[in-house]
Amino acid sequence: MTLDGLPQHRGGAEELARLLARALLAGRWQPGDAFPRELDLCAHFAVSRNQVRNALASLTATGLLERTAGRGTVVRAVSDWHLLDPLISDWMTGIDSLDPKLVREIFAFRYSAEPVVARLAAEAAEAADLERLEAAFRGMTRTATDPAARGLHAEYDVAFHDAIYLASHNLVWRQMGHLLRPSIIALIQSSQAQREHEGLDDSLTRHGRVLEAIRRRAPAAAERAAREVLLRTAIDLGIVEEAVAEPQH
Amino acid sequence: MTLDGLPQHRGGAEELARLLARALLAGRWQPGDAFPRELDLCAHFAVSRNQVRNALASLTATGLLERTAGRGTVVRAVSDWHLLDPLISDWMTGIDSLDPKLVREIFAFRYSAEPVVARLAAEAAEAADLERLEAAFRGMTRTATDPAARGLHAEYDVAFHDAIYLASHNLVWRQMGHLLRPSIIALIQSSQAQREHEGLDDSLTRHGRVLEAIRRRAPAAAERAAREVLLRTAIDLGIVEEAVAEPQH
DNA sequence: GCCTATTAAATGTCTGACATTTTGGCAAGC
DNA sequence: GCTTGCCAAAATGTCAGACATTTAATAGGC
Repeated sequence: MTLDGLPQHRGGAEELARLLARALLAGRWQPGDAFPRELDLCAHFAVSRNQVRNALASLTATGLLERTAGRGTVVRAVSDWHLLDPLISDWMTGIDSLDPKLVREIFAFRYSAEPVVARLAAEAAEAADLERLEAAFRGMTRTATDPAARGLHAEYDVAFHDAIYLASHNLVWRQMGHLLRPSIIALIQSSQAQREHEGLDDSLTRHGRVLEAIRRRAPAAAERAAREVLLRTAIDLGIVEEAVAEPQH
Repeated sequence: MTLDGLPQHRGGAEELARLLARALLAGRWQPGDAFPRELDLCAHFAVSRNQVRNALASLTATGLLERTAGRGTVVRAVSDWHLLDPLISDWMTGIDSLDPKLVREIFAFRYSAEPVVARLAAEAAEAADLERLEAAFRGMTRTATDPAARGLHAEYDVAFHDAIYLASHNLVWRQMGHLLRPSIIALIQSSQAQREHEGLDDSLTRHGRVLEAIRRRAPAAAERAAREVLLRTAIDLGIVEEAVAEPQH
């Protein structure tokens, strides 16, 4: 696999890393494939070997590549990627051709985790957390009807869910807010046309119920409401069956 | 804060990174403190500037340090550490003076997450997963009574819980097995003397119930059993109150 | 007193040479 | 024919030194 067709870049090892990472995430190389050698990358992008090595170091640290002296650089399997690394999340956002299997895996995780986080949030939320949640919800409401503000609406959506993780007041859960952005963006892009009419209103009221439950400090209700928010998408992705009627957990 | 008292090292940027990271994780510097300059590190450890820069790059990538040209290197707040990065978990294992607050946070996460993971495992486990679980459980049983094999017992304990995450068959959950090792080791070290007599037998039967529930493909039972395994420690750490009698979730 | 150059100090970058590891081929020897 | 050993090629890893860039403090001019 060659380097043809990759976009230009304007300097900086970070941008080079981002560029290569997005090509990897988009599936341009298969696991086990050999990755181009350092000197070829230097030549192709007209950068110093330092830049290339720094960029490759990032890709190695996130589990995308494996390098061994003498042999070369090979692409690692998806199961080895550090999906929880903020760098990976950053690189993933906005990739149009993200592997649907990957989106499904990440959403399956969210569907299992976020209800629990909402429960914790209802137990631990303080004034500042409620303020964040309400601000994000107001933003979602304001941008719900305007089809031109879809990108902004997605940002508020991300902010809302991130606020839930923040409100859990747990160091580990808080870091998973990073995982949300690519997931939410991808889902919105893929399901934007499906139910343009009924979807948004419905989604908004469900989000509102989560906020309400957290404000009331009602853990069980928050857990249920959070599951309701994700349920529709979970059904669409085949993560749960349609018939599930809240099986008393 | 100087570098006095840090152990020697035998070469390799990885080991230097590990050394510095463990000093950071042990609280040798406070958040906001200035970290030694590159050239000082070179002089102190008698290594090239390349080695130092590579080591510092790792610490920066994991959120332990923040570097800016011209100003220098400063230590970041604990809330900025990438606790989910495998490197961090690796560095954390075996630190004697790990911040108790950090242990508590990580265990609180486990207490909220692991029951859900056990549920998923009961739904998705296959033959290989059961084999892993049973092998780890056999190892725990075999090393339970021998006080000399405490280290080995801890390894089997880690393997058992990791097997649960693996059995969930979710890419994201699977990566959190890394988080277990330091958590389990630290807990065993701190609670080894507390209930030497009654603890091990009890813990063993509870682990057995998780295994049994997953084998029976009983999600609700698996979730309950996993919570039971962690409950005793959760009470000790003050994460839940003693009175909790399985409040129907 | 405030603004502006200058300087010092730190991290960032480039370059070329060299070291190390891995792989494969080739040839001698049993 | 098969193994063994050695050498060469190719890749990543390391080093050393000079230079660039950014930041903050400082001295000077008005």
